[in-house]
Amino acid sequence: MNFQVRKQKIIEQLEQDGIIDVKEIAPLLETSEITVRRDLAILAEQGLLVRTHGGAMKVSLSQMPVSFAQKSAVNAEQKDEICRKAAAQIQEGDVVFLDCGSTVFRMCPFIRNLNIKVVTNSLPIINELMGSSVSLNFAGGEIDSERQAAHGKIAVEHFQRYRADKAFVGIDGISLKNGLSASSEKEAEITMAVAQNARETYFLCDSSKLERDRYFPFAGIDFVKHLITDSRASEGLLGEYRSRRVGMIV
Amino acid sequence: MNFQVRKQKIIEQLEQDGIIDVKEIAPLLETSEITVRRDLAILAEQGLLVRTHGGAMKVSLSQMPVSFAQKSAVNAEQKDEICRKAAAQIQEGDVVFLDCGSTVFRMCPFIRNLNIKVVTNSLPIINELMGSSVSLNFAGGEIDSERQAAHGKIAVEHFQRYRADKAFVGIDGISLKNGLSASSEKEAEITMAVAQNARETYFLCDSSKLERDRYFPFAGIDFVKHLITDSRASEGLLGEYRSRRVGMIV
DNA sequence: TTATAATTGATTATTTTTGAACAAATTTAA
DNA sequence: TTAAATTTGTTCAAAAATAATCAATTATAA
Repeated sequence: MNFQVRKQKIIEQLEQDGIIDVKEIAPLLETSEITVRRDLAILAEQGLLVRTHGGAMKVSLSQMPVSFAQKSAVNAEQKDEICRKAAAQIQEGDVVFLDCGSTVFRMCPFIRNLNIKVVTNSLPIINELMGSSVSLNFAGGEIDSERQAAHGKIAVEHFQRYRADKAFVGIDGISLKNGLSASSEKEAEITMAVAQNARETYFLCDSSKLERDRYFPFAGIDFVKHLITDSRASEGLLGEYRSRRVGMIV
Repeated sequence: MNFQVRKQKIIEQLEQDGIIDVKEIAPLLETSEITVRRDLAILAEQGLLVRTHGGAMKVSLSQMPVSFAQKSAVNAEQKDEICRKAAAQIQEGDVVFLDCGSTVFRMCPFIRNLNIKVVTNSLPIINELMGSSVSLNFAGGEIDSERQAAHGKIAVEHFQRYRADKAFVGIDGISLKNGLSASSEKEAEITMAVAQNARETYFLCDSSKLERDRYFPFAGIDFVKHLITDSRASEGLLGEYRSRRVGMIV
């Protein structure tokens, strides 16, 4: 039995049971355990399954409960650097919009002792700032359980009812050519509502996302007045952005 | 059974019951208690649960301020009895308003597998039902950190935008003479908004609160069409309520 | 055919996971 | 409050799984 056939059978079994065991499947494939392991390593590399100690499991099962906390831990150091700078822009008494991105979420520890008013559509932010000195206002509407945030018409209208001194928005992609882009229309919708009803909008974006486009472009680069990024961004790039009148805070 | 599978089962159980016990779950996972503890430690590290002495609990439960958790535990048995009956009134496909009381909160386990739409101003309810089969809609507005809920004009207007099949409202006090009464105006305001925009409103009230008045009366007894209470309520009292055309569900 | 490359299996060393024992800490009961 | 019981952290050893290395087999191409 060659690799292709074994691959077939492994995937098949995985679809059926969700998990497989090296010891169990080796005789079924008429091969040794070490070969099975090698097969699994290859399939894991291709993203077709997730290795476990002693076997493998379906991708969907392994990723099921990815907590917000974990997502927010990706590139944690850069994000903290950005968030410290973002928080420094806020003054006591400000009314602040915060969007629902994982970067913005990390601003919480830096602002929880300020006497400000926060309007947000992010449940993790509300939970995090509950009981702090920040006065909270949640933008209601349909809840997206994946992003743990409200979205849609109602949420947009909620932001439009208020005027904020400052808004802080995480962005998925930005480039000189195509401006701002998002991974979903819903995100873009909220971003625009937030930005248009704040006196100053600060876009947060770690350096890895500079000059990267997402599938849904929704605003030109001229729309961006303040961009906060981390110190890993190249000097040349920063200069180019500045020449387009983007205020860079690095 | 390897770690990945155990992790699955632990999270599953946690979603279902809210808490788990090391002693109870160890045999279910076909492993020793020490291994379960190690698993829990890892999952706690990842923020997927919160460790307790002897087991673990859902993050959402632990984040509740003491006041709410304690309140929700007072008269727990009666409240569960009431909530089971309340949940039995709900049908698949219903749009349901839930208010922010600690009694109503306890309905969550009984409805999390229903295909319904829930509109609420309670953060604990949102956190509890997140990821369930219930479609969620949060009534936004100013957040009251003590009650962990939105209140005020915006929240009221939010409820007014929708029409629900059923509303479930906890009440602090009710009496034949003075009707419904609340401990605060804000609560009464939300209660009225919810009740007036639902086809049927069910008032939840454990028997200890019958014939007890609070400082702010806000609606006559005629306003109450359905009252759900526990079996400790005296027969005579129930009869009196029924004679005032209050539909009693005991 | 012969040389080369790819695949497989066996062996051994290393890593990971698990369970047991016991002291320390925490909770519960008196 | 103190004493008893429970739970936990820590250390160590056993077991299981894996990676690494090398030899054997099979397939491929000149």
